[in-house]
Amino acid sequence: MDEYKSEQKLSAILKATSDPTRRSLLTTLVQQGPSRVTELAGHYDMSLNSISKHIKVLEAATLVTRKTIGRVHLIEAQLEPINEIDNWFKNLRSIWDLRLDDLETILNKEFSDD
Amino acid sequence: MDEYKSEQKLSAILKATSDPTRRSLLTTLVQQGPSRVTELAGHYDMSLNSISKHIKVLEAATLVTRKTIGRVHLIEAQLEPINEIDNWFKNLRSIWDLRLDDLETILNKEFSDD
DNA sequence: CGTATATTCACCCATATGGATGAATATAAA
DNA sequence: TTTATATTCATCCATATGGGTGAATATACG
Repeated sequence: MDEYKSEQKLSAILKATSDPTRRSLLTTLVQQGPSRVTELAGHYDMSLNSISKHIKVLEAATLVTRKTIGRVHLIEAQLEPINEIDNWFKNLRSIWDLRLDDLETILNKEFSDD
Repeated sequence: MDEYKSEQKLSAILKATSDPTRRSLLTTLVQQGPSRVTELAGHYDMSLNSISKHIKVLEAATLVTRKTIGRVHLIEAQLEPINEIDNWFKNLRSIWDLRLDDLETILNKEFSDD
């Protein structure tokens, strides 16, 4: 996947998970396993349609998949994409550590006796 | 911190990092260390004001702090809050593993010989 | 003091977002 | 075939968001 697409995907994942209702949906799905849209909506004081939209956002971010069996849509959580967040963070931290190492090197040179 | 506040903070962190410009700002700050607003804005084809606003979003999410020295504002990255994302994900994964364990237990009982 | 610099504040604008409702579609069931 | 159920589609609405511009504020400098 090219850099731009990958950045876009990360944005989608982060944005999708930034909504409390959607995080809650993911948790419920992980707890219960694949669930129907109506069943999921039952947990919330919110219209079925709104939940349906939230599910579509999660789906667009590849955080859930859908298996349609007749008129029932089974929604299933996918955790792998969240690793992309993890990778981004790990990268950020490694850059951080790198800079601190550089600073240390500089300080050591500055104050060394040779 | 109570559960509701903590949820809100996580939402803020995820939303703040969901924007590519803000992720880029964080990366730059981690690479360069504390930087001035104008200096940061110089990296982007975007008005100083817009960058200033992005910084305020990061600040509200506690992802950067600000040290004002005279008319200069030094912005510094803070990586610790990102751990909250990590914790959320770890929790989600543990719930996932728990369910799979339960499933396995059920299957073992179902097909055991006793 | 007057001027230049660094940054935010106050608006404006177009678009996105999260919610709602009612209609449409597709499938199951009687 | 008629009816009920599961879900999405099409709209609508209020608010948030990301961008811009010009004015205001605060500080540094000549």
